[in-house]
Amino acid sequence: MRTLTHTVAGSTVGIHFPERRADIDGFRAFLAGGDKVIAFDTEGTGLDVYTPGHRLRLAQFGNAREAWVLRTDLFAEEAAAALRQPRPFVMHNAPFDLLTVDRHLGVRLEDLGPRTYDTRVLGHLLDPRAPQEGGIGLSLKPLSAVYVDPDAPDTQEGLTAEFRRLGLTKATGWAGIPIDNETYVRYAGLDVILTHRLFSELGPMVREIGLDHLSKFEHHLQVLLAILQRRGFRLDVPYVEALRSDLMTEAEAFRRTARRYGVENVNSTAQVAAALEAMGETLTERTASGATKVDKGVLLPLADLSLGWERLDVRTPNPLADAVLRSKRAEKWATAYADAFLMLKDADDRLHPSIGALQARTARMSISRPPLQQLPSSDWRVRRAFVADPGQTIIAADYQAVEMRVLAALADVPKMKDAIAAGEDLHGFTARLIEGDAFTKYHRKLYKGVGFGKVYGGGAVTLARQTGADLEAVKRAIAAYDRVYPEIKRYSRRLMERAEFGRREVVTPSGRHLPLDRDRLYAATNYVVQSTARDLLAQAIVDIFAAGLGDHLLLPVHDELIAQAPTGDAEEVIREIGRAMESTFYGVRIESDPDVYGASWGHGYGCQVTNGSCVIRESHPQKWGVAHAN
DNA sequence: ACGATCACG
DNA sequence: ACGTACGTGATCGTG
Repeated sequence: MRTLTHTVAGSTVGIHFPERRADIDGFRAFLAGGDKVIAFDTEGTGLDVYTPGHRLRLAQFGNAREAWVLRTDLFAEEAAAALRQPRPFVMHNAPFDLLTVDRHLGVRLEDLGPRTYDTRVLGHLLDPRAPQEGGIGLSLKPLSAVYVDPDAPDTQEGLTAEFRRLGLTKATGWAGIPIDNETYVRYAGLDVILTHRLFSELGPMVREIGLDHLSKFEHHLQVLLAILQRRGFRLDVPYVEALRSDLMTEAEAFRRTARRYGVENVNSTAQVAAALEAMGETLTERTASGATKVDKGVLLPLADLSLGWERLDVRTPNPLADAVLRSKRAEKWATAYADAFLMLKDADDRLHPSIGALQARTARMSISRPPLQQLPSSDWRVRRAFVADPGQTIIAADYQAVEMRVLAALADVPKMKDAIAAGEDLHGFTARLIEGDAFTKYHRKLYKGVGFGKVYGGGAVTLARQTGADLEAVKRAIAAYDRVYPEIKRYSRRLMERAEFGRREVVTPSGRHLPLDRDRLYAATNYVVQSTARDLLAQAIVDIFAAGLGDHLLLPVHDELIAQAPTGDAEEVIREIGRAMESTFYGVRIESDPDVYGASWGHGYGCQVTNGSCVIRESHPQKWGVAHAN
């Protein structure tokens, strides 16, 4: 057996690396040593646990003073047996390791998950900010540097350097580094020692600020979301391959057009700006750093297209602007979506995106590899790639105007609460309240925009720019809005004052503390509203599992849940899921809309059924009717 | 590494 | 006194 030593916070720690059977006695003695909680971590060949060829290489156990780094090619059963002991473990970013051992060691998520603590969750509850936002961040290294040892090694960075020294890269290093490389073993061991020490610090801090209850909730929730990640979502591979090929062809055709106007690379904003100006267009908008702006907002009007890509018929379309827009969109969809889907699929053609249960500063969830919360919604072609399991149908339920309802509840806005209770369309109600019975669609859109402005903390100028409405009209609308709903402004001011004179944070109804930036106190309202809406969906997920409906769930998307059910039961199941999502929050009904989509996710976005499936080469309309036209 | 861009709620 | 659009993930070009 090899043993390495290291210094952590002034004391010497040992890292044991068993090489033969007999060395395992020491590991067993360690397990029997009376530690209440043992830290655990894994090292594998990459981040994507479900892609073919992924392997687990190391399984590490440790306490504050020693680590045991087990090679899983030799000691997989020993590691699995240790994890199956009915005792608590602590991990940093537990869902990743839980899914890894579920897949590779046969230690079930349902068994280990409920007795696992996660130092990342504790770190988020104490301060959710990323380093760029003035926080510590949620990685093991910075948290350890603050709470354990300022000189704690950056094991990730150290390993990257070792990869380079060996002629490996970040992409090849995790699989290619020799399993007994000293730096690799040392850092693998240090990670569990740091995690254990971090837990000893953060656990009591979370308890002291009264967040044990929230911590328990988040630990439970993230295991449920890990179950969704393990389940994955079935991919229609032949469809994606055809889609990819079509998009690539489309992108190439428009790139050729752009080249005729002197643009070699449509992704170069400098080239596009220069070529457009050479064609006689005047470009006035600038980016934050002073470059000429040529984003979608600038190019669409030049191509005589609305924000929804419909012909405006107000000018002669600029063919270069049109070609740049179309080639970039086709290329983005081909690479960011179709390619990524094919890269990340498992051997059974399923995708297992990483679901961050507690991610954003507001605790919003995120989905990555691939980013399934960000698929195009104005066109069904990308979502069509995801299909229900055989015999099942895709279903979904989304909250109706959840952020406005949360705002009405928290700010206690009587007129809004009455309108919600009466089942009124909220934006139409506001339009009638201000403009009288003669209000028009334009008014509804205007006041809907003002409502969003309230939720986001935006002002008249931004709102006018976003909606394209006249600035003076927007100013008048905001003033009228404040007259009929004075409680919203009062609520926002109160939050800002409290943040200015007390702690610079807002506290949500769930007890979550959200730090505010010194010069952006106005974001307080948005943080509480966004975070509370997230907590409502999180509670719904917990309730759906408790009601025995968890097997149906596929994905959370901010204010909706995507699921599947046997085709004959689809309507009934989504009604039940929808009911489980509903609640009364501060006297305000939080309601959901259940919907049966069809064979694919795209069927909820206007995919036309032809012989039982959507056909990508068919032309499709720009608008999908009322269901998603808001 | 960072800015610009674009996809979503 | 006034006004401030919120939160993500991913790719690409540039230096």
